[in-house]
Amino acid sequence: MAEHAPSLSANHEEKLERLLATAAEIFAEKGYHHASIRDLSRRAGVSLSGIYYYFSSKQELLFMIQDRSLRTVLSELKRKLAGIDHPEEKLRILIQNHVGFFAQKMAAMRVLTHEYDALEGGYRDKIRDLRLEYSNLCTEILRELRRSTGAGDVAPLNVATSALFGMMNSIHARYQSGTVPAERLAEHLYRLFLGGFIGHSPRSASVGRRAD
Amino acid sequence: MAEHAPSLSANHEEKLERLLATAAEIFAEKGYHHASIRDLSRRAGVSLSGIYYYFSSKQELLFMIQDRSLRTVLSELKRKLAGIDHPEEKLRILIQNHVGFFAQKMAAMRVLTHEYDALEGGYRDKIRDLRLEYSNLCTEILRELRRSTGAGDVAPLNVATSALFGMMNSIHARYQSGTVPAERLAEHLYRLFLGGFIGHSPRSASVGRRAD
DNA sequence: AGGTTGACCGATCGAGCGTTCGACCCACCC
DNA sequence: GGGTGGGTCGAACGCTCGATCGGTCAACCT
Repeated sequence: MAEHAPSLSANHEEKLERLLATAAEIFAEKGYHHASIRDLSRRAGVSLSGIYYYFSSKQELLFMIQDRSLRTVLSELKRKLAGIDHPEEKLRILIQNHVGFFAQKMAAMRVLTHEYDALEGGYRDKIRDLRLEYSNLCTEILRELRRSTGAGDVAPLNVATSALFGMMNSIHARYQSGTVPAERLAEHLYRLFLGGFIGHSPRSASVGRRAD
Repeated sequence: MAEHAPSLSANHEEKLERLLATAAEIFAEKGYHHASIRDLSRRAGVSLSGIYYYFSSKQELLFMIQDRSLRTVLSELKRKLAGIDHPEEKLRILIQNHVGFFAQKMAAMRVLTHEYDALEGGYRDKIRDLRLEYSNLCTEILRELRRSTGAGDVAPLNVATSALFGMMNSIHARYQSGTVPAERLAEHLYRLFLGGFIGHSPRSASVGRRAD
């Protein structure tokens, strides 16, 4: 009232957000193609055509879920990385951030990792670019890490990056039934990956070399 | 002709196999729910109703693809593991076997890893059991490995198993465009995982409790 | 009061889906 | 020749889906 107009706009945005969250749940449960707008309509208590007031198509709905999740993960990560120098710490932050979002927004993250192929045309291109940016950021951290530790290349950087994301994303199955807190899980994955990436002479036992 | 009857039966089995392979391609490309029997009918050059002479339903088609792939991977793995004593060698064989199948039967393996959720009822149960057997076999190897190297637990065994499968399955994206031969890729993943799993104990304080 | 607009709905359309059914073809056996 | 059964097909059924369209109704503006 006092302000320009955002009171109505805020309601709109709020409901849109609620619809997105509900849609993410349904997509996560049944998969994009198997889920119907009618499912969303029922669970959200909105008429079928009412959905189309907020989204122009089912594709756009899927896109917005993935776009928002990915942007949030990325911007949060960049914020946390600001001012950090040690590559090891950067890697730890990346893993904590990623795993943390899985624990916090499981449905949306599951849609993000499972339904990329369901995107079409321009929507797919935009998400592809964001994923690439995320992936490149990770690869750069690994490059720094390898340089600073003077480790040989156990694996090419792109393979290592791909493996790391594979590890992190595999936890959705593990997490659902597990009561392991996210920070602990992230710490496990951090050690698991870091140890392998830095590498150590396979045959010689080399115990207790460095302390961080 | 000279033999009993298997000439007809062999033709049958042959065509069934061809249909399975073609269906795997389509499922891998478009996803199970998005792919239609009509797609398969067109690409295989068989009439729509002709498909139903070989398969009783779309679900059974999906099940047979996953069942055959998983059984082949598992039995090949067991065969290769026979007579091997060193846990490190066992792990290497497991990874080589898994990655090798991805390179060899990419479409079917992609369906196996991507379309588990698309299975329903009894079909899902059967595949779940096979996956569990595979996963348990892996966990046992990791348990031996940890015992024989005297390494502390960097991560609980179930987390490590899950991470390993996540790593291995993530390569389908990497492999499609890559020209890296499968054995090389497997070797990279082997080193990457082994180094982290054995760990080089930064401070050895053994964070986690024992995993059962 | 009259007009405009944002928010929402019921009814419906056209398309595509998995599956079924009855009919054909043809190689084989009596 | 007549029958039998494996293999194949065209046409159709019943259903669900994403999307559209005209209408309603309260809130606001003038």
